[in-house]
Order: sequence, then structure tokens, then C-alpha cells
Amino acid sequence: MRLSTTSYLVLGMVALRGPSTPYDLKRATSRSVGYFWNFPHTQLYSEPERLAASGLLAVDLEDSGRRRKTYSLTPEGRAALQEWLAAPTAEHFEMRDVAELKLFFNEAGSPDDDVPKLAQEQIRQHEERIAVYEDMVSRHGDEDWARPRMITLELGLEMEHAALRFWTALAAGTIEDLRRERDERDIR
Amino acid sequence: MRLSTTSYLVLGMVALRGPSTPYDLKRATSRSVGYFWNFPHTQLYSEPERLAASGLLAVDLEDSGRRRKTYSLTPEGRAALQEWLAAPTAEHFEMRDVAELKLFFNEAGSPDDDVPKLAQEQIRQHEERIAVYEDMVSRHGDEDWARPRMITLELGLEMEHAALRFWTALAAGTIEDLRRERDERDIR
DNA sequence: AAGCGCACCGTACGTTCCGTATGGTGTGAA
DNA sequence: TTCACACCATACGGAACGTACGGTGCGCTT
Repeated sequence: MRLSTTSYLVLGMVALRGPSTPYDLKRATSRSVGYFWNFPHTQLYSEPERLAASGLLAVDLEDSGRRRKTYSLTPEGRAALQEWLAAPTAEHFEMRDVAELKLFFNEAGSPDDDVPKLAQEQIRQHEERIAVYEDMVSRHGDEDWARPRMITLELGLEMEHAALRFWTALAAGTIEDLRRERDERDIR
Repeated sequence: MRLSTTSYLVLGMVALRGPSTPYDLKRATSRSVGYFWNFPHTQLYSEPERLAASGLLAVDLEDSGRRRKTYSLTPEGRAALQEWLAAPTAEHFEMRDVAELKLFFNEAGSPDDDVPKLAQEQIRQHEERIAVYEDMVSRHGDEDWARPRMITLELGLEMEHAALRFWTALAAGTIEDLRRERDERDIR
């Protein structure tokens, strides 16, 4: 049985939160891990079902009211999660940036130059996202962002700032400075 | 008719390269745009077919030897590409980083601490990728990386360096310094 | 306390994506 | 010449995705 990364995400969330319904997971992921691992919420209904079929989650059906399933971790599920956490990580991080694609193809298709507008949009978007991350940092008390997990926010922030630097330099026409600054930094 | 981002990627590549077979596109993308927009090569056989059905690409079948289809841009295809390039970009960039997920869930599942090993792996991987990018920069003569498109490499490099800084700091236990350095940088 | 409106919750469904696996095609070496 | 291997193309099944819709119950109004 082959588990996808999303499977482990579900296992991990259940491990963090304890017994959860898909909707619980939906709410919890949308304001935490969902920021760096996006997926449709329907996965949170189908995926636990599959995991339950493999014995990695246990299901508890609520008999009254809204049909609703509560999933909890089995010993096998916890073992699978731990094994995954301890295993080497072959996959390099992936990104999909539509703006970067447009920049790449820009010269190909457009008679007038769309780059400045694109850069401005991106600057605004990354600034917005940085604000979101900072907000998450500030309310580090809640369950989704207890202390140990706050570290990942720093990675998100580093990435956002990197992108922001790039688009800002592009808008200002000072791309060459980026490389120089990186070199300086490496020397230190 | 709704086009996916991958559709535009195909249109863009054909626009850059001129008439191309799926395999041409496969080779060209694997060492350029594939680095920041990953997808299976089978898409490069199915996607052009769909685009041809919509009239955005024209097909030319080779009659002899290997069955092989050459796709070229139609005026409608070029128009669609230009429209996309000029349109606002709503999507924020997405990333999927398995290592980040593991870091997030680490506390949840593992009795012993897997983080140092994880960090070391990531440092190595990002350094490798940086070398690849630098190599691409150095051979900026070839068709896939003609001058205008080299700019996107700088974005890739900024992101890789950001990630590398993070994992290095994590391994060294100096995460707090990252934030301080960012603040200093913002002030300048 | 009955009715109503709306936010909440779950799932169905059609499409696209994805990975794997396989088979055909040409070319260079022995 | 033939054999091996890299090159090229596609089939196929399952997972992911987005959208859209239908059910459910809570709170508000009167």
C-alpha cells in the first residue's frame, strides 16, 4: 500500500489534534499547513476513508443528527507516521508560480510589455501574504501554531521575502543587485 | 472553454520554439521551465491534442517513420497566449515542500528528534539545486535560456538561497537571527 | 414556540492530472 | 547484419481537483 504525502498530512493532523472529523481538519488545515500545502477540502473526506480502510485510522460514526465521522489514530497509523517522519526525504520542494511562468513567456507573446504590471501585482500579493504570516506568528497561542510548529512559519516568511525582493528589484530594474547582495551574504 | 495553466505553458513553449513535437517540448521544458513548474511528460502528449481540438494549435502529421505530430501556433492560439499574459494574475504562488511538512508534524509523531537529519538533507539538496541554477546561468546562450528568460533564474536562486538559509539556521539553532536579519534588511 | 433564513457541513460528479508500464522505432557498435 | 540500447509515444487506472448542490440545525424574529 502506497501512501501519498497528503495521506501523511492527514495522519499528522489527527496526531496533533486527536480525534477529528473531516470538517475539523478542514478548518485546522486551512489556517495552518494549508498555507504551504494546498489541496481541495474534498480530500479530507476521501483520504481518511482510505486510511481507515488500511487500518491507519479508526472511524467513529455519530448516530444522531448530521451524518458525521470522527477519525482517530490507530497504533498502526502512528507507526506509519513516525516511519515517514524518520525516513529520508527524496523529494525536492516544488513550486508552481503562475507569475513566474508569465515572466518566462512574456517576451514570446506580448507586443506591449506586461512585466511592470505583473511585478506590481506580485509585490502587493507577497506583502499581503507576509502580513498573514506575521499575524499567525503573533497569535502563536492557538492549537494549530503551538511553539514547535512556529518554526515553519519562518521558512514561509523567508520564501515570501525572497520573492518580494525579486519582484521589487524587477520593478526597479535592479536585478543585478540581487546577485551581488547574495554574494556578499555568502562571504560573511 | 477553460484552459489550465499547463495549457498556456504549452502554448508559450510552442510560441518560443516554433513548431514542435511533444518530445521537443519534453526536452525543452525539462531543462528550463520544468524547474519551476513540474508536470509529467505525458501531459505534453495529451495537452496539445486538446489545444488542437480547440483550434489553438495546428497539427502536422509526419507520414513516414515514427508516428509523430508537429504542433504549431495558430493565430487564435497566439491571441489566447497574449490575453493570458496580459491578464491579472490572481493565483498566489504555491509550494509543496515535503520537508516543511515533516518539520511541522515532527513533534507530533516521533519520540527521537529527526530534525537535525532532515535539516542536513535539505541543506545538501538546496546546495545542489543552486549549483544547477548557476550552471544554467553560465550557459545562457542556448535557446531555452536566451537573455530575457534568464531573469526567472534569479527568482529561483533567491528562493533556493532563502530555503538554504532557513535550514542552515535550523541546524545551527540560530533561527531567531533570520528574523533579525530580515528586519535589518527592511530598514535599509 | 413556531417559522424562517442562513451559515454550516458533506458528498456527488465530471474533468484533469499523474505515474507507471509497455511497446514501437531508429541508430550505432560489434 | 543483427543486436542492444537509447529514444519516442501512448495506454490505462487511480488519484486529485473544482464545482456545485443538497441536507442539517441553529439562531433570530415575531
